[in-house]
Amino acid sequence: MSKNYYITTPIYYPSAKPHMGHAYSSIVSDFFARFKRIEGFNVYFLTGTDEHGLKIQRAAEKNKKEPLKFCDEISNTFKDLSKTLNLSNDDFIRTTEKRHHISVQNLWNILEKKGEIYLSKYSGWYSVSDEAFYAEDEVEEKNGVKSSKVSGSMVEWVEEESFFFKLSKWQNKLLELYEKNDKFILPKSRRNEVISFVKSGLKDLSVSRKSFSWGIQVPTNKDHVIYVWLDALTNYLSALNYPNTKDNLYKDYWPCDVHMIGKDILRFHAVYWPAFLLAADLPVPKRIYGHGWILSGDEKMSKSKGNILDPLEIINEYGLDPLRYYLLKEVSFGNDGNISKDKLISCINSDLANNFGNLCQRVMAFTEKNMSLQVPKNINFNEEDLKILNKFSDNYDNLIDYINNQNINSYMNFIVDQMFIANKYFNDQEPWKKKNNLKRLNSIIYTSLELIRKISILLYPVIPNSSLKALNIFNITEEQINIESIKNNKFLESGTNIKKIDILFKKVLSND
RNA sequence: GGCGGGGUAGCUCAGUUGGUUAGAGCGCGGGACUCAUAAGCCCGAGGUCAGUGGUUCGAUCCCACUUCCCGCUACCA
Repeated sequence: MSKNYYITTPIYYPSAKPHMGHAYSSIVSDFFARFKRIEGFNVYFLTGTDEHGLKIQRAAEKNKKEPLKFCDEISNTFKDLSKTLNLSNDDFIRTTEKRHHISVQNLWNILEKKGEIYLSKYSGWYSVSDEAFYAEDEVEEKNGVKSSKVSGSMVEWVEEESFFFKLSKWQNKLLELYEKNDKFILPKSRRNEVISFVKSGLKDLSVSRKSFSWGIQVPTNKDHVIYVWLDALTNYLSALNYPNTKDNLYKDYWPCDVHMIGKDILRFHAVYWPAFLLAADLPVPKRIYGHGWILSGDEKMSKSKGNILDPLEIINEYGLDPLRYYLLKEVSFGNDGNISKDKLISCINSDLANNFGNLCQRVMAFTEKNMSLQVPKNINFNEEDLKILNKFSDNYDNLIDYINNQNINSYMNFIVDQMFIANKYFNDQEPWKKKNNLKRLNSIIYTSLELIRKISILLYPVIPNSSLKALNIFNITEEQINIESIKNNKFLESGTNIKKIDILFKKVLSND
């Protein structure tokens, strides 16, 4: 089995500033990347920006800037976001980069040579104001004027020369792919949607545009710009130095283990993308995961409702790790989730401050006062100690399994359970009453320290900064973190000095 | 309209391949303790598991119907 793992976020479209949805996709992906790293995998974690298209071109004109310069600036806000979110991405790709253009044009050439792309005409009812084509049944006629049923805006019959990809040809092969690998698309409900969509019949896909110029040229016809998705999806290959299939990055990491995406772009990833790849005779990714949206209260965030929660503002006010923790733990992964300041505060206070933070604090304060900040010697675990410590080794395989199935919630539940158990253990053992029974006292403290270590390691993918702070007690550095070490009940070396710890999470006093 | 997912404690969600008292966290009420961020621990209140009917010795879980919510139903991404 290969010990390589490739995970990607969507590449973000920088026509507006980053929002919670971007942050969510990124944080979730980072969580998996970090876990697989401490599991010992060589991980390649990719994110980036999609800078193609009319919207960008227009926005640049409006700002009186060269498109590329405009993109530079706006792409940087996403690079900044990656840093703000503490993403551990190995690369950040931009579709305006030369390596990407080479990659896309190469893929195009292959598809064209194989006869998968042909020149024809695209025609339909087009609304200039909506910038969209409508099907016959989406259009109605009033007083001799055709207009869109949806928007009511006027439509006109437009015919435009366009290249087409033979998507219809791949319908059965795609269904076969979904059938053969029932986890190719997750969660399952999304998989059903895709299958029913494909079963309903695929038409060939228009994969070039003539109406604007900001994009990658069709290599064989300079009047055409390559369709955004054929362009954007290929980023996953460009970053691995495709078309150089002999490159180590490509050899090690393709096919991709998981494309982490939002449910809104599932079709492009689960239908078009594998079809392009099959047609080009390239391996398809192993999994597409379409996660839900983050809502504000029960509503979609929108300017008109004034319920937008800006990730940067949240991070400024409450810190990054609390946000990461909240999104990973409180959202039922795969479904839509919601966030509000009240819920975030409640989560910070109960889970992070009162439960885990206070656990660290009480154990460390006790160790400082009674063991002069040393890992106790002469350990003799009793049944109670072992029962609790062994939970980690007993559940090790389950934890790995959770991650491999993107079951974030079970992973988080396990951690939270251990926090409760550790606090209860410390309570029940009453070390403050055992000062005349040093042998027992030593074992209690040692066990408690081990619990903190194990929990902190599990928390590393979730809240890396806070986890590292906690592990710093034991002088464990980021490079030394290893998930397998949670199986070890005697990892800590007796007699070694441990460090004091600052308050990990401050409680938030709610005043509204 | 068609296809799919869902309606489980005040809130957010688990769960049940059908089987004795249906779970967790938060919130709420009470209690004992004091190492700790007045945290933690214990006890408790609170659910006709959307409704109706059916299959079954037995259904929250299977089937049918009803009702409500959500998603998909291609070229804006």
